[in-house]
Parts: sequence; structure tokens; C-alpha cells
Amino acid sequence: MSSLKNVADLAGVSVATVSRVLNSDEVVKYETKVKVMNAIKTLKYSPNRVAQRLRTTRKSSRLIGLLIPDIQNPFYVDVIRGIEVFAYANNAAVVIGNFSQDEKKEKLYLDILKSESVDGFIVAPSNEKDIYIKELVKDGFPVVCIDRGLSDIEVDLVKVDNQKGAFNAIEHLIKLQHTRIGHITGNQLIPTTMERLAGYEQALKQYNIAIDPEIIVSRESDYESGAELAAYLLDLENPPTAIFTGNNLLTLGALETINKRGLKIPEDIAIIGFDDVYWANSLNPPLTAVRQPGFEIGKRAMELLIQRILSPEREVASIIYKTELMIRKSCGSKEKRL
Amino acid sequence: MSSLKNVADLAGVSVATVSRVLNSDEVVKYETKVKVMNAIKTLKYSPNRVAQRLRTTRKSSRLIGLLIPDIQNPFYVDVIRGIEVFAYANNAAVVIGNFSQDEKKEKLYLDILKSESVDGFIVAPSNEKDIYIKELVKDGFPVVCIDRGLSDIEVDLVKVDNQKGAFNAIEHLIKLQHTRIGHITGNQLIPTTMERLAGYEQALKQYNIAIDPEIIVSRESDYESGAELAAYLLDLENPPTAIFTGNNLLTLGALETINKRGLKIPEDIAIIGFDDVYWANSLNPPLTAVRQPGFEIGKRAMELLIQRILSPEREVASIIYKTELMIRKSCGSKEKRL
DNA sequence: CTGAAAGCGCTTACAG
DNA sequence: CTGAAAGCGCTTACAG
Repeated sequence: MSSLKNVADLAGVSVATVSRVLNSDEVVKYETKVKVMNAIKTLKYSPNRVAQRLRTTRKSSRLIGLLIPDIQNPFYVDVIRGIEVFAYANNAAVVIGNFSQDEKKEKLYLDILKSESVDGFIVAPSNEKDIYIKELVKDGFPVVCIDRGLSDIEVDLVKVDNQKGAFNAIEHLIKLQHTRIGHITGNQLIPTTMERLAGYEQALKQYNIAIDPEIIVSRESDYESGAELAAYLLDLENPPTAIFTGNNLLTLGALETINKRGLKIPEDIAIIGFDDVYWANSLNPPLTAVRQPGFEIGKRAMELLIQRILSPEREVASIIYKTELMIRKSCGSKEKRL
Repeated sequence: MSSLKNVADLAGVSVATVSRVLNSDEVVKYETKVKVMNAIKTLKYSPNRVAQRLRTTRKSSRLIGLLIPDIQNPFYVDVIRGIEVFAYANNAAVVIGNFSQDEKKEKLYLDILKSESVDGFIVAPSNEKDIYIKELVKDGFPVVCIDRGLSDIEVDLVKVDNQKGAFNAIEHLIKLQHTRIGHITGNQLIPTTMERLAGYEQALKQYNIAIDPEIIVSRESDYESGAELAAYLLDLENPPTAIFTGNNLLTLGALETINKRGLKIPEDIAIIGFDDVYWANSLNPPLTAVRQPGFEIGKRAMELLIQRILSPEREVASIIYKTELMIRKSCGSKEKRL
């Protein structure tokens, strides 16, 4: 790979001049510029991003650090796609860290990313008090949070109105005459879990349905928990007629249990999930779900991050997207139940 | 963030010495080492990976470039997980490029990764002749290919026996008395597509079933193609009784069409897919599929890459994993059909 | 308009 | 056993 020096030699100018034309500094004379451009072309020169990054300031060639709790969750792959498309358009590369909801791993990745001098971070904090992320923000690194915010500290945030989304889901179920609605929540340390639970409770209250703690169950936010907690719910003496699952993975797990028992959806048990998937129609019956715009969330987060890098002093932004209730067939239809 | 210089000053030694203890150079005197260690601890010093990378040689702090055709495909997320876990254990970070089967984007990412001075590449070439990847190999960069090889050039490769996997799938169908088996293949420019097609044809031949080109259909390797091609197959005057789909996305798409038409699986139409997913049991009925060990593939690729970086001259390795036929319920059972 | 020089944070061959 | 110095490939303030 050729260097600035090589280009300079070939063009018969100094490295400073070459650097100037690369950074489109207006001062350089037209003829010089042409000579340099030609040299660049014949050497197929392209700047070394590592060297650029070692300098304190730079305008382009960014590297973005991404800290994701679980890459197996399709919601996050949508987010990643959004980030990546926008990054690509901005000549930025992204370093990815998947910490699997493991704080030790989160810390290690954070350290690696810091020492890679990334220009900024996009992270989903493991919880509201996440000290590592807080430290990052305090230390003045550009960071934007996705999906989950941070308490007691100002930070850019892009997420969804979880409470409203859950409320809509439960309301939908209620209008379909369900009154005994179970809720499989995610890990209760994760802020979104609590917001969705709040939406669930709010809907029940509003429609004067008593909240029964027996049918609100919780463990981790993963597939196995979904499967096991669904089994628990179905084994109850007075089982729910509908289940609201707190995320993608939980939904899929619950579905396994329901299928395994040969239960019919929605006749035997209705199900509505938080998080939509692009293959919701491949499920039988198609899944009714609360859709988060993952791609848009990623894209917006990347935009905010670039802004933040450019103007560290701009006010903190909090972008709350609306969810969309994707009504398909897993909750039944009004006619049927009436 | 503190630098080598800061540590050196605090410890009262030169930066060279600090660097030596960091790189556990045996020569440094015990007392000096202790002083330096303390300084490192009090300053919470951690080396700048960018500066390290700017130096030509280094032993740790690697950066790995990953070029993936489609992050929406669950197979690749398994691969990524495998890569990432092994990378993490080796203090390596991974920069990810998702090129969506778009050659322009592939080229751009490759350029970015090169100028980030990554220590090596793990890539799934867009096809066997992929000139960019070939160039990379010729230029002496450490690269290991996954899923798809390269023609006319020696390169480390980790993949699966696609032909055998497809053969097994078709044989399974045949033993279940299916004789009219449709095949929705992926993009025919992708090597794996052709290998799977070869397995399909081999099985039919071996069991003396005529190959009917009418029921071998192909477009892209994505969801929409799966949905549309399944519709095409089902609309045929003499439609197949079973469909073999060439990958994950194709399977999901076909499932949507089958569900939409209210067809029963496996009674009305049997389906077997290449690629398993962790939520295959959440499908109704559970999907019979050819499983590729994605996680292991990723892990192995990362191992090979590290070896390659350490000894660029070692012989080229070609690791072919076996697939596993995951028999569930989407193809019916022998008893039923007999 | 252009060049020489300093410096970003490291590592390592060379002296001593 | 340790330090001074060169150099990796850039950018930019300072001269001219």
C-alpha cells in the first residue's frame, strides 16, 4: 500500500501539499492539484485510516463503536442494518460488540472500543444505572443510547414508546373479549421490560380488569424463558386465554411450547408479542405483534451520533418513535369470540 | 486517557521501559517492573490500539475485518456469534461489513477495512470469481473464506458439504414417498446454490426419479423470491407434493405463501429447508431442515485466521463440516403416507 | 501557494 | 538492564 510520501515523491511536491489536496484545502494551486491527483490515481493511493485516527482531529474516516446486548434478537439486527446503511453513506466503519447481557463482556468491549479511539458510541445500556456507559458520557465521549436510557444523566436517546405499545397490545386483546391476559416479561432489570409491564397494567386498569400477579411471570429475556414461562402459565389451574410476550425471543419460545402441546392459536390460547419480525407471516397463524421501527431507530441513532461528534455542545435529544400494532391472526377476531 | 509517556513519568523510567513491561519483555528488572505496574494501575492506563496498529508488527490487539453478504440471514448471525466469541477471547475486535450481495458495497467495505489496517479478513465471497477477494489474497493479506470458496486460487475455507446436505434432504423426502419434489434455489451465481442443486439432482437420479426442470425455480436468495416462487410452483398444473428450499430466507418466504393459501403442511405440501433456525420448533408444524453449524463455522474461521496471521506460510486448509438433518414435522411421516 | 517540522502513541534496534 | 532515537502515516500551525 502506498503512502502519502510515495504520492508526494511521484508528484514532486511535499507530503503537506498532498494532504491538502486530499482534504480539499482550497489554497492549493490548480496545476499542483492536478499533478497530485494524477499521482494518487496511478498509485491507487488511499489514505491510511489508522494514521488519520492517531491525529487528534479529523473530519472523515470515522469509526463507530456499537455495543449490542444480543445479536440473536432480530430487533437488534434491524437496528444494526439501519446504523450500517447510514454509516456506509458517511464513509464510516462500525466495530461491533455483542455483550450478551454480560457486564464483564460489556466492560471489556468498551475498553477495546475506547482504545481503538472510535469517534463515538452507539450503545444499548444493560440497565438504567449502567456505570460503564455513564462514565463514558461523563468523560465526554460522544454516545447515543438506543432502546434503553440512563438515569440521572443527560444523553441522546432513540427508542420507542414502550408503555404505549404494550397498552395498545393489551387493549387489542381486551376488545377481542380477553379478560384473563398473561404477561411473560423480560429480565426485570432492563428498563424496557418495566415500561412494557406498565403499559400492560395501565390497560387492564383502564378497562377495570383486576391485575393478577399470578399470571405475570418473568425470568430472562431469552428463548428458553419464553418456552418455560409459557408452560408455567398454561399449567395454571386457571390459565390465561391470551399471552402477551415481552419481546421477540420470548414470543418464539412461547410459540414452541404452544405448538408442542398441540394448542390452537387463537382458539385455545391467543398470543401477541412485543417486537415484530419480517417473517411474521411465515408463522402459522401469522403473528399479531407490536412493531418497533428497528431500522429507523438505527439510522436515527447514527445521525444523532454524527451530529454529536460535530457539535459536542448541542442539546441532548430524545427521540421516541411510535410503535405500530400489526394485527394478524394470533389473537382471533371479534366476530368469532362474540 | 493517559499515555505511555504519563506512565513513564510517574514511574520515573523511559517509555521504552514501560513498553517492555507491557509486552512482558523478560529483561526488565523486577523492581522496575513493579514500579511501572503501579503507575499503570494508578493511571488506569490502557494502550492505544490505534498507535499499536500503526507500527508494522504487533502481537496482540488485533482488529479483524468481517465481510458478510446478508446479516438478515440467521445463518450468518450464528457465524458472527462464533467469530465474535473467539475474537473476544483473543482480545480482538471485529469490524463488520454487510454488503447485501452488492458488489459496489463489497468493494467499498474492502477498501475501508484495508485502510483500517485490519490484521486479517473473514469473508463470504459474493461468488467464486470474486475479483476483489482474489486480489486481497494475492496481495498477501490473511484471509479465510466462509461458506463459499474461490476458484483458481488457494485460500483457507470453512464451509459445509452442501451437496451431501441437499442429498440427505431429498432422500428423506423420497423415503417418505414423495416423487414430485420442487426445488426453490437461491441466486445461481452463488456457489452454494449450485452445490445444493447438485445434491438435489443426485438424489433424484439415484432413486430413478426423472428431473423435471419445470419444478426447479430460481431467482434471488431472499424472502420475496421464496414467497413468489412457491406461489409459482403451487399454481402449476401438476404441482409438487414437496418443496426443498435452498436457504433460510427462501424457506420463510415459501412458508408465508403456503400459510396464506391455507394449505396444510405436510398433508397438502411438504417442505424441507436448507439452514436450520433456533426457533424451528416455533413454526407450526416444526420445520424439518438441514442444519449447518454456523457457530462452529465462525469459530473455526477465526481460529484459522489467527493461525494464518501468525504463520502466513502454513498450508491452506479446507474445513468441510457435515450438515445434520433435523427431522421435525414438515415432511410428514412414513406411516401416514403409506 | 508550498514546505519543513512537530507531534499523535506506540515499538524496537542500537548503544551503553 | 535501561534509555535515546527513529519511524509507522498522517495533519496542521508556522514560515516564507
